[in-house]
Amino acid sequence: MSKQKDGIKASKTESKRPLRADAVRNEDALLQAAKEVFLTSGVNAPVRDIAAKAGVGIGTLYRRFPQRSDLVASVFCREVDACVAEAATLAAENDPLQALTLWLKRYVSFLAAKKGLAAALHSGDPAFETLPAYFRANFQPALATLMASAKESGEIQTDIDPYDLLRAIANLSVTNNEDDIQHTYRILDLLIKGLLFGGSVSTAEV
Amino acid sequence: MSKQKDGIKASKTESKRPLRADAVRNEDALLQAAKEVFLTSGVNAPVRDIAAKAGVGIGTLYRRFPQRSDLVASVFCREVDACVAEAATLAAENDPLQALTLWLKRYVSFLAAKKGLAAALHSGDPAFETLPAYFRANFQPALATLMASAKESGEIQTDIDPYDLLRAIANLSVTNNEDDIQHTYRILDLLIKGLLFGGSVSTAEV
DNA sequence: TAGCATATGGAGCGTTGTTCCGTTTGTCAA
DNA sequence: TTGACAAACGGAACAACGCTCCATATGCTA
Repeated sequence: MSKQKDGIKASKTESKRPLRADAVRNEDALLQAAKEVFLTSGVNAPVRDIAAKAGVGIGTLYRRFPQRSDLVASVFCREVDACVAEAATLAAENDPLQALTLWLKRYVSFLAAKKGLAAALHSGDPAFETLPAYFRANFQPALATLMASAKESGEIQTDIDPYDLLRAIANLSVTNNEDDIQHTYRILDLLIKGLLFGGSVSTAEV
Repeated sequence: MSKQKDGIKASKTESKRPLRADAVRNEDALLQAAKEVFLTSGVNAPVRDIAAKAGVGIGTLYRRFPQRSDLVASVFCREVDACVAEAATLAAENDPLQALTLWLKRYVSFLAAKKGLAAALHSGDPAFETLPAYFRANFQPALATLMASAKESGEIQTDIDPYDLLRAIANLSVTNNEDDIQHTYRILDLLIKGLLFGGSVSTAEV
């Protein structure tokens, strides 16, 4: 019940000393291992499993991530970053509408991999409180850019808020069945066709 | 990783022998204690705390609720029942529109008390899988009855599905701030006014 | 009242998140 | 290259958890 940790996440301006080489290597290995373990065993997988898979001791894990939830949050942010980064890649290699379409599917698969995590997000753990903001702050501009390009090139015509679209798709993706991702893809196609002519999207969920 | 339990929940037709008096007393004490502990310490409170508050041993708790989640599920169902039962009470003591209004507020306060539980519901634990169905099966008829009465008496005029209304209000209630229940009440008033003239409700959530 | 199935309670087991500290290792000045 | 020290490591150990087990106690029926 004692929780007076600083929690400051090393802002970029801060620079006491550079991390040692083995430290960055291990941090990377931990994040990679955690991502895989979470995927196979769920977010509640024991930290020991993650440390073992990363080939480091538990002490090392806790040095970098003082609490279990910090590790979960870091993995989440990392995957958000990866998904967002792909928007630029896709935009560079495809025409606007195709880039938008491909990225939305990428976004759906991102959501699909976050099944167990969604429950943890609402668990009240303070380590997760900033994640929704991080989610929005990164995804909204990414989608906004893709949509703007497609609109400029005249391929789509809509005034829908990118964030509304992100939320709508997120709601679509909360299907209990695991392989219903194909169903989500089909609905997504409908949404994209909808974008071609403008309009709005409304959703409901319990 | 071993989970081959029967899980059959003693259907009403089954009647080997009546429970012993102390058994029913303890079961009731456990459910009451669990409800209170969950409210103050969250759904993740240790079972030992609950057993202590109920004044029984842990063995007794586990005899009635073989798994922690069974206790959580039972508390949930019990509170659903209580809320549903109140619909009939309110209908008997008030005119239809007032009964409907009062019950919807009661429903909001029910939702407000389920904050931590919402996260557990999506945790994938099989003990929780039947709860959404239980939720709907009990709440929908209750609200449908109240709405039908108010419609017959000409006080409201709408063709909205009771379940849609339940879901919409549930979405409204997922506010992070704890005392935002007043805000929810205000929106609820709007919804009720909306019922007076018919229409539909659409919601969105991340 | 006797007898027995039913119910009880809590020590104890295995697993978890987390701490602690003796040991190892990367880095940098000399 | 080497010495020295802060940084990083690893894992035994601790506390708290969910859950099991069984000797004991107790409510019911005959």
